[in-house]
Order: sequence, then structure tokens, then C-alpha cells
Amino acid sequence: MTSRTPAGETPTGVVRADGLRSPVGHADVPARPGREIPEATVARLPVYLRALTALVDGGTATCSSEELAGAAGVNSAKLRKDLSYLGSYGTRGVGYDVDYLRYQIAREIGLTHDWPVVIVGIGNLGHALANYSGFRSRGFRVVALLDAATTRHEELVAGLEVRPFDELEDIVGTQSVAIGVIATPAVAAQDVADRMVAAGITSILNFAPTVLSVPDGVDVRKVDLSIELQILAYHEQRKTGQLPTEGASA
Amino acid sequence: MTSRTPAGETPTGVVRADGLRSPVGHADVPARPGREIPEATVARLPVYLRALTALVDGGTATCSSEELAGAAGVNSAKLRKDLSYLGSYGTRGVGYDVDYLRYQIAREIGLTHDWPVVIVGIGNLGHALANYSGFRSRGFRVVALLDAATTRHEELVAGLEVRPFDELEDIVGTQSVAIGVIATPAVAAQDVADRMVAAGITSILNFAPTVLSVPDGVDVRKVDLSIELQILAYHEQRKTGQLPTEGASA
DNA sequence: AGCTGTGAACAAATTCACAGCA
DNA sequence: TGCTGTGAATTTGTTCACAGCT
Repeated sequence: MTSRTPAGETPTGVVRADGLRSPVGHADVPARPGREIPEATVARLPVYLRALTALVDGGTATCSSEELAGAAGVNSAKLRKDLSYLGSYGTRGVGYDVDYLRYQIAREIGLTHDWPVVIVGIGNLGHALANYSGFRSRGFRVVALLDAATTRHEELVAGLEVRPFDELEDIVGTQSVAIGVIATPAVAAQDVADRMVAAGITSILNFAPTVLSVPDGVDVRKVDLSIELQILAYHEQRKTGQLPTEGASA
Repeated sequence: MTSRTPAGETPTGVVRADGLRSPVGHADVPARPGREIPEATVARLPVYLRALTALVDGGTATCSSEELAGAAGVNSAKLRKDLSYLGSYGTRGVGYDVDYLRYQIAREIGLTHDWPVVIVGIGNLGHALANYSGFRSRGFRVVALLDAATTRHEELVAGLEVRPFDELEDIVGTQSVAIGVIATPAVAAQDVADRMVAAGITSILNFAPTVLSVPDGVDVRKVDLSIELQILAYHEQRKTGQLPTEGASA
């Protein structure tokens, strides 16, 4: 590494078995001088984190870029390049300290503290999301479930009461919620997004199959379940050379 | 267009109000001579399709690249470039016939016929997926719900009986299933994938938070709900400059 | 005149290949 | 010696800007 300085991070005393959720005595955000991390790399950091957690759980203390890349499903050159944007956290000739690297990535993503999250739209998918343990275990805390349908109010989902959508502003304000999840039908999604933005939410995860428009400064990521299937169908169609069920409606 | 030939496609008599699901009398798969469609473009085609369907539903017969791009959330140059890989389906000086273009994209993706799909793992998420109307409406037909837990068998979900996982091979064989969806816990996912591949499935949509290894020729796409949140958290952390809830556990 | 379709310029991401350190 | 970290080369994707058709 030549010009980048990992800044404010001395690689000593930081590694702890449970280091991720326990604040230690140093700045929690890298605030790297210049360097911006490429989007493609950012999208893979959570994958590396997951792989590292699996290695920790399996009792592995050290790993090479080759091993970690295997566990994450990428090639080792890409892994090393990605990690190089964060800093120089490995040891030449040896590899990476699994727990140390895991902490560094978690910190970079911002998972060393909890993120309160609201979910709007408690249908089938909202239910599944509310119950998804992967959120909680990665630092996301669902603080409220909201739904416009009065019939669902007071219903208990994942230990939380479903509350009226109108309480959104209140909850976002009092609990400092920055991230909202939309799991409503498509027609409602833009309205929900507008209300979220007005309430102060600046990051939205959208499961509704519709394009949201939001002001600058608000991030939207979308997950469209049927889009993924359609991409598979496209490739499937090429593979089989021809149509798999042509006219075969029987 | 200079060298590409849309092959076997005369742009006449193909447009129909409900054209998508009704086989018309011509080859259903493009089988374009040379041209391969870039992955990034393939990933956007379903978005265009959705936007076009919305336009059709809204009664729009013709649209410009600018309008369609707006509805799809991309810029018009990208849209035109993407469409150019499929062929020359617009009219200079005019725009695109919404319904005709929609049919062409659906055909390219392979949505002009139905794809039978099995879902394995009928927990919260499996439930949500089984009930998701977006699958059926886009040409995916859920033919079976499988779960290893005997306690769930015979339960009715979305009008289908939950059946033992062991019936996988049977169902895949008799119904010519090419696409499988995994919604099991992470530990079970690789086993399920292996069985799917052995049974003849060649495309897998994986919701379990784990990396699957499959032989060449099998496509896997993954959806990890918590990864999307983590990416948002990363950007959120940069936006707020500093940590949103540092130590503020009260 | 207006809008598509597309080469050419540009930018981002990936892969290669090896210098440099433990 | 063996592995990381990284410039350079390559590939992939995006944007520009305009020729060419309606």
C-alpha cells in the first residue's frame, strides 16, 4: 500500500472473540482520507462478512485469500483487490486473522452498532421479514411493524404489535429510524416512500415491484423476487436450446 | 442495425392485446445468429417488461425511449442501447409500440410459455413465496411445495399441499421442472441444491444465506435479504458522517 | 423535425502477474 | 518460500453524440 492510510486504527487490542457488538475505545467509523470504495466491492463485503463468521464459528483462526474466497464464492484476486480498498489487514506469507478481518469489515459496513428499522406492509412477505433472524443477528433491529389495514392492527407478529401506518412519523422521530422496508403492494409503495422520506428516513429497501422516485440523498435498493426468476428463465431458455414446454399445456 | 438479423421474425400479425401467453404461429425462441445479450442488459429486461405492462394497463399504445426509460428508472440512452441488442423494434421519429415491444421482450426472456417451479422450505419465507402473485402473473407456475418437516405435510399453502422433500425427484421428473427455489435454513441449502441438481433442475433461486456449489451448466441466483440492508447501512453511515446511534442504547 | 439505433469515447470492474514483505 | 497488496492489462458496462430513417 502506498498512499492510503487506514487512519485512526492501530491494529492492536482490537480483536475480541465477540468484538462485533461491543464498543471498544476508538472511533467506530473509518473516515478514510480520500479513497472511496467501489460499489461492486461494497456489495460483496456482506458476503465476506458472512463467510468470515462461518469460519469463526468453525473454529478457524487464520485463513488465506484463497480459502476465504472459496467460502465466499469469488476468486481470490477479486477478494484481495476488494480488501485492499479497506486497508492492509492481512499478513504477507501468512493470510488473514479471521476475527480481526471480520471486525474490520463489520466496522466498514457500519454493523458495529445497531440500526433501527421499520417495516411497512405486513402481508405474507412482511411477516416473513419481521421473523427473519438474519436481520437481528446482523445488527438490524425491527422497531415497528406498520400496516394501513385496520384489521391487522394489534395483531402480534414476531413479538411486535402491528400498528397503524399513521404512527410512522412518530416512530421514526422518537427512535431515530434511518432505514425503512417497504413490503406493501405496488400501488401503495410510492406513497409509503414519500411518507418515509418526509418523516426523515434516508434509506429504503423496496420489495414492491415498482420504481420509486425519491429526492437526492435518499438511497433506495430494490428486491424483486420475480425479476430474479426471470433472469434464470432467460438463461434456462438458452441452455435447453429450445423451449422446454412448447405448447405442452397438458 | 447493420449485421444482426432478428431471424425468423416478421414484424406483422404478431401484436395482440393478450399476446403474451397465446402461442402464435412462429418460432418462440429468438435464436439470434451471433449476438449475445450482455448480463447487465438481461438483468434490466424484466424491469422494462414491468414498465411496459404498466403502460399497457394505463392504455398507452406508443411511447418514446424517454418515457419508457422514465417508467423503468433508467436513462434513455441505456434503454435504447439495451433494446438494440434485441433487435430493431422501434420506429425512428415515432417511438415504440408498447404492446409489440412487450411481446418481444417477453419472448426474449422466455416468458411466452409457462415455467413450472418447485419451492423447497415452507417456513415464513416459503409461505410468502408460494403466495406471491408476481410469479404466476409472469409465467411461473408453482407446481409443488416441499418441506422436510413431517409436521408441515398436508398443510395447505396457497392452495397447494405441502409434500415430503423426498418426492422431489418424482415431481421434477414428471412435471419437467427446470427451476427450483430454495427457502430453507442455511444449513440445509447445499443438500437441497445437490438433490435438485441430481433430479435434473438446472436453475436455482437461493434465498438461504449461504454460498451454493453446483456443477457447470447449473445457474444459481441468490437473494439475501440482509445483504441488501447491509449495503444500505454502509451508505447510510457515510451520509450521516458519523454513527447514528453511537452508544445510544437508551 | 423528431426519435431510434449505434459507433466511439469513457468509466467501472475484473483479472493478470508480480513486486515486496513476513 | 508463500502469501498479500497492487499497478497494468483486459473486459464489461455506460454515456455521448450523431447518422439515418420515418
